[in-house]
Amino acid sequence: MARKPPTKPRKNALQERSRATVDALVEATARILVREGFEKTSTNRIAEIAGVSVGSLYQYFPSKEALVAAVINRHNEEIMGIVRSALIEITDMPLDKAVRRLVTVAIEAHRINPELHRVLAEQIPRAGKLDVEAFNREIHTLVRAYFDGHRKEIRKIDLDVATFICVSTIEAIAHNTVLNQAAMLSDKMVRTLVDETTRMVVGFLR
Amino acid sequence: MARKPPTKPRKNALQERSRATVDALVEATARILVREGFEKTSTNRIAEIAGVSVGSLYQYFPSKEALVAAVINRHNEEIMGIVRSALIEITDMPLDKAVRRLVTVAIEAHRINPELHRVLAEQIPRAGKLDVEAFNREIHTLVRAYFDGHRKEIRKIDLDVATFICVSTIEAIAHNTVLNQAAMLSDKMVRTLVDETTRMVVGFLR
DNA sequence: AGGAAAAGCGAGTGAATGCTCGCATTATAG
DNA sequence: CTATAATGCGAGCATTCACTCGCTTTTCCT
Repeated sequence: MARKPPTKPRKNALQERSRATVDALVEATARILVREGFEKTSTNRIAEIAGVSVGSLYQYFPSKEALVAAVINRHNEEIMGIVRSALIEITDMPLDKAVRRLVTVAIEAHRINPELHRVLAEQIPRAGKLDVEAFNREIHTLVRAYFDGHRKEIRKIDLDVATFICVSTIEAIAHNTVLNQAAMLSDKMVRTLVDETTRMVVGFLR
Repeated sequence: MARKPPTKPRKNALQERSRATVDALVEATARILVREGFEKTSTNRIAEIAGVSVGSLYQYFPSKEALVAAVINRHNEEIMGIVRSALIEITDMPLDKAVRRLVTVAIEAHRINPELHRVLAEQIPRAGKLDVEAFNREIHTLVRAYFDGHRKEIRKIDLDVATFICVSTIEAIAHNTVLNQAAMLSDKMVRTLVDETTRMVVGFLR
């Protein structure tokens, strides 16, 4: 029964220290992406920084893209964790409180790892694109569900259009605030931006 | 007087057909960026598509980045042309009409060459970044100037904050509308989005 | 016409990089 | 203890690609 020659098709199966290897590789990739940019991120360098060999790298990741995709997913999961729990939190809150919370959370999420976020947002070469779409759709669905549950507080308007506009707006303001205005980010400024953005969105919805 | 050996330090001096060569190179770069993505955009391929030799390419552009930067600038200039004239147009218009025009123009601008816009927005590796910042600042300044001239129609609010929020919002909605919703872009939908976005921004300002 | 400069050419070079493959080391099972 | 699998290694291969250089062709000027 020599059915399975020692063929390890590469990539799956993690049992012990190999978990650490995989983690080290993903972490190293993130670090290099931030510190050197996507262009300088080579597999040899990733392996070097992770303290493993290129060979080991290719045992768990079939390509450089797979590695970058892993970093993107990890980052997106962090963000989605925050966003999901926020949306649970606000389920029964009135519109103005809820929107304020969403705006705050959006900024917090962007502040998790701004440098990484910037690189991922600006230099994605191809991979992970589908996953990002999926996350966007999930956010849209969750926000829409909240709106739907609070119809009475909202004027007559197509909920998909309203969701699209609100999500785009909040995301953009959070993004630009954290990434383009890093300097002028006093707490007072942030509070002003949250106040004003909330005002705009709430005013729009009702 | 052998002062000037046939040294042509590369890059400047365009007099006749060379202009056509330069144009062909920029155009070819844009085409390849759109059709193959940044990763596959090599100088040899650019020269091939442009119908010139690599040598000629390097007579006018000192590096691949210079070529990409030229494409970015050309595209940005197209957009800024539209935006600038819109801002002149609206100078004396009332707030609601003016905002509506701005929203419409933003979408129009994104529709000039959506594919190229996407590649430039998503895959910029480094170059052109400074120029993009400059354009953003110019837009901010122009919009702020309009707001300043129409203070009476606007509630008491820091004009920089208001401008930041409005510009971010309009840009994001236009961007997402054209790039992520390309499918569902009936004229009716666009009109709805323009209406609602205008309503939100105007409601916010006064 | 004739000479010089501008424009154009494209095979070739050198460096970077993604990835493989045969082997060494470590862990697990019987 | 020994066999077997899992994990790890890293020199090197193959390829790609930005860019150079010596040369030819075209244009301009007198």
